[in-house]
Amino acid sequence: MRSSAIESERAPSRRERVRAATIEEIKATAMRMLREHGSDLRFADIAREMGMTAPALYRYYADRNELLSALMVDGFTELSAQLAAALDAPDLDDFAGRIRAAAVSYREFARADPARFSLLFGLPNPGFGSHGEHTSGPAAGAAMVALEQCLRDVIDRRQIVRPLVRHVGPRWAAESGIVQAGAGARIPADAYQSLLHFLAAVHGFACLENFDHLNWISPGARDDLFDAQIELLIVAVGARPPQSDPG
Amino acid sequence: MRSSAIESERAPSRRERVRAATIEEIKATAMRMLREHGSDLRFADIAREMGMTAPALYRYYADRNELLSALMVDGFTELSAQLAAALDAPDLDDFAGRIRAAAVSYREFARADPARFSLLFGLPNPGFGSHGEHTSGPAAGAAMVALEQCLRDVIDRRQIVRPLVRHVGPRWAAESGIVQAGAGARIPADAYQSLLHFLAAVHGFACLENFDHLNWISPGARDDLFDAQIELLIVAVGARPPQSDPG
DNA sequence: GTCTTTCGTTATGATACTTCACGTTTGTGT
DNA sequence: ACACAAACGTGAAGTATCATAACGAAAGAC
Repeated sequence: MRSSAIESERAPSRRERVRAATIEEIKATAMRMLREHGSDLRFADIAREMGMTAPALYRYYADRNELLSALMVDGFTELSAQLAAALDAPDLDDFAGRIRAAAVSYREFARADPARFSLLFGLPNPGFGSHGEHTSGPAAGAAMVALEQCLRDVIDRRQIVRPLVRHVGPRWAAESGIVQAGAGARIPADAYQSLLHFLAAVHGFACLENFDHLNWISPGARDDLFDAQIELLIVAVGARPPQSDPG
Repeated sequence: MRSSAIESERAPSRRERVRAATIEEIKATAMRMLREHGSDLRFADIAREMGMTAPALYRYYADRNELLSALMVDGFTELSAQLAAALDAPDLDDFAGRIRAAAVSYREFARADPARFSLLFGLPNPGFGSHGEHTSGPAAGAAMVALEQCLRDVIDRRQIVRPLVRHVGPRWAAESGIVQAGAGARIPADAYQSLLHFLAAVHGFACLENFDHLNWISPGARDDLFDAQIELLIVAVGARPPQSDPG
């Protein structure tokens, strides 16, 4: 029973190891090609780069889209890990600092690898309908889990987390509990809502910047703009009272 | 001289008219195909739909990307027009109302035609570098012009427009005037900045929703969430003081 | 030491973009 | 009205890529 029925934790045989390594190499090569040649990923290119021929790749991925899916899963995983790391600040009481770190981390994730960000949040690819479980689950799910974790920490520490605007609609109020049930979190509907505002705002900025819709603003000014937006979001989320900004 | 050197405003000859009509039909058909068959736009499909063959389209567009560019230009134009219309509210003194209308309009633009929104703000297409004048200029430019118009109206009317957070970085402060010079607007740097926060937040929500990253939230709850975000942005932009939301 | 599975290659088919050469239609000038 | 020129559309052809199929080679299992 220890080794047959459940295959989750068997000793990785040699074949499995080399296959896994090949898969990793394929993904790494594919990501590199994406970075270099834009979103038109050619199977032949990947294969040639690896010293193989194109049909060989079909032993590992049934489809071009399947490879892209795998890359997306990896990307979302890394994004959520990076977010979680940013939120897991040395000083857990510094809610504002953690929020700031998360925002910066999200933006940096996009800037460090625009191709990957485009892969995750742009139009996936021809023949890759924007609907389906590929895009959504890992994305919002992982990010939300990390953010929820942060907020729950704050609540546990009895820090005041009172969102600036507590306009909670009835349908959201009803859904908030349901949505959270999966993650095991229990957060006031208004606070949870403000986290999504945070996510939307940061994501929006990252998208605009990544997809080159802010190129009319110099990089330095963009940085300032983003900093200011973070400050606004810190206030909006309730990590700092509005008066703290003198006027 | 009347008909040779400058061709901008000649009487549209018959040929030109029928050609323009054909171009319009091509674009309309292409958009329909985009809506129906996702982002994999086939030239042959468009042609067959129009009772032609594929090579004929090359008389009108040198390239598949050129057609997509044209569709993008149209889309951005329509988006900016829609935004401007929303901001041009019956009651010009109702700044909060105009902001709300703009936000709703932006989201509705996305929801009314997800394919078009994806075309504009997703990765355009393979071989369509995310840099270049295609994406940026019309997009941010047009949206910003409309929003600036709104803010300038408000300022002219001596309405208080004091953004909630006035954390203005030096580089943004320096650039704000430069950027605005083109549009002929003259708006305080912090107010202008808050407009971009508004744009980023609304755009972020629209993107998340359009690209299916919020499908774990029911449509009704999403509406509530968006409403709440609008209220937050109204406060952030300074169209309403924070206290107005009781707590 | 054979036997099976996995892996990679060459060859092949299918599809779509794009160009080319040619005939046809349409508008123009005389 | 008639010849001419430009624009337009079609079928054939070239190229590139995805994807499959059939075959041979290598590696591990018993």
